[in-house]
Amino acid sequence: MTKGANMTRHLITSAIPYINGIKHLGNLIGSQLPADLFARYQRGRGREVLFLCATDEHGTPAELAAKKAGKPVDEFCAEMHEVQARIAEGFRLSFDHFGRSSSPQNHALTQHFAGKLQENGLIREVSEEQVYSHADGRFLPDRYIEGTCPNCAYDKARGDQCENCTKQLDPTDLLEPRSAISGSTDLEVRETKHLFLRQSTLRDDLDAWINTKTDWPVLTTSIARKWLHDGDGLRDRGITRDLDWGISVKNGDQDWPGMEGKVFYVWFDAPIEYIACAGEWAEAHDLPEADWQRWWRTDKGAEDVTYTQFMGKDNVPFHTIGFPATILGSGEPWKLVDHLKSFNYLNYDGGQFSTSQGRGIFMDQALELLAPDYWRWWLLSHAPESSDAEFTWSSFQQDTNKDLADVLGNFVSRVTKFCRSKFSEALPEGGENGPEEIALIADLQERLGRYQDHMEAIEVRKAAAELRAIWAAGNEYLQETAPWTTFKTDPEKAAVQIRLALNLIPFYATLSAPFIPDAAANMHENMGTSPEWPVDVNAALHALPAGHPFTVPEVLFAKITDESVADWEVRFSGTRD
RNA sequence: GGCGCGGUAGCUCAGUUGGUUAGAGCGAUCGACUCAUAAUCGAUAGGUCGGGAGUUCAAGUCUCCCCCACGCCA
Repeated sequence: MTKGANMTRHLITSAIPYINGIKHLGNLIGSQLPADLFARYQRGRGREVLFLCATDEHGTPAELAAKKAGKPVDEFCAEMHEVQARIAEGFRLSFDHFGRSSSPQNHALTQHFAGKLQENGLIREVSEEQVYSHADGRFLPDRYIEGTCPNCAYDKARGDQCENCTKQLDPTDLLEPRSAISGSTDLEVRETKHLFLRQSTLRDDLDAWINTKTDWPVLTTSIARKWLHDGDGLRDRGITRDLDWGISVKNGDQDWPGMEGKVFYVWFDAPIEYIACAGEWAEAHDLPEADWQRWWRTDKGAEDVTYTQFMGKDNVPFHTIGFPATILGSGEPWKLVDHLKSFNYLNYDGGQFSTSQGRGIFMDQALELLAPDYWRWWLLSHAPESSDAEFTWSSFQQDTNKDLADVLGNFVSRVTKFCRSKFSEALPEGGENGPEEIALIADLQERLGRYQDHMEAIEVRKAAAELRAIWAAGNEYLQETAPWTTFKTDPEKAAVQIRLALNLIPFYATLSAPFIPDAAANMHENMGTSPEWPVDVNAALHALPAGHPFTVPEVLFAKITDESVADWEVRFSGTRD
């Protein structure tokens, strides 16, 4: 690993998944998986990377999920964090640290930011009326109050809207209101105070900042501009809630008079976890504070850091407006995002994946069916970059069988087995490159350049297509030169051909590792090689000399059978739990 | 209802600042090969680029109107 002083360091974060359950494949391809692809690629190029992710643990849904599970919320979150961490490992997500938004670091940092914002005059107090439930011992958000609609008499209308007649409601409009949590009718309206972040005064700063991002996708900037300019423009945002579970409202390390018993809103503290997570990473590795600050503070060494965020499109406003407002408002030199890669949604067989409805394939289930490389390859090569994409079982089967088993896996198989049967389990000797070899090398040099360009630009689908073409080039070369024929008349020429083909295996392994890390590791192991990013393709394809031993690998990718697919289609046609 | 993103070969999608015969992968058809996971390689496929009008020497690529799908919002 080189760490050249002139080289960019890459800070990479994936949107942090919420704690209340296991995520589905749509969530995976929307942030964590492409972030991992980019992190692995940059590491592969020898660049210094800090790749962070965490669980987002605060808020009402976590409390309710814990209650449903019959566990204290902190215990529930700790368990779910472990579950998500194990699944992330299962998909080979190579986080340098998988943190928790409930960490002490995030508590301290969130309170620090709130204090700075207050100091800079960007916080105001607002009095609101909210419904308090005696039985639940808590304030109820609008969605957690049910009652009879005064408009249509529907008896399950929610505090914000009646689903039956669509009329907008205030909780106080409901007849016979009750708690959606306990059903209790022992409710009262109380006045409560909350802190608002005065984002409106930061609008011009945010607008100017967004305008510098000319290389961002339209999807991203249009969402940000909408929030900045639509209607009355950017609105101030409540950053506190009347809950127990969360980060206590404090002004730095001082108490905040009037805010006792309140916590910060989950959307305020969650993005700050991106920073806090670096602190958790440092602590986990016994590193001093300076080691994580050099990633995040431009006054402490982060000038050469490129920061890239990955997220689904629903998260764009919070990353282009909410979080930057916190950072800009603090007046401190924290790193702002440089590249923001957002994804559309992946649909499942004509509908949406849905966590709440249990529709689609969830990450734990996917790993029970197949090794992670299958999912990684299909999801990444179909990443919903320009518009929503669709998962169907037949496409999944067809594409993975063709690309992984037939094009790549079979290439490795045919080359190693041919060499073993005609020569030995070592690279054969003799001969020199002819025009076909020179042409292949030149072609691959060009393709390598294109592949790198797409990876640098995080054009995931295009990178996958180029990688596939690089695999196919090996098959084209074999078909054209036909070593099985040349062997009969000119064994030395066949030796040249098969030596080159065998050298392609580690070359492919290194380039493919960001997409299919397990298969890449297998390929290297069988060839007795280790990953080294190719610069000069000619040199890379002569790295293994004649006489270098190898092992014929087991089938790299077994095909997905029609029977399996038929079985899975049925099994996943309904909903989970 | 308002706003946003889309509507390109059977399927999944590419198509920079408008410019020669609109591209790729898969599927399909035909052919080649036999080293290999019945794998591979090559060739072929005539899609009015959602519909209409306009700007222009020239529009899938700009403007306006309409239709359809999806999403967000009040």
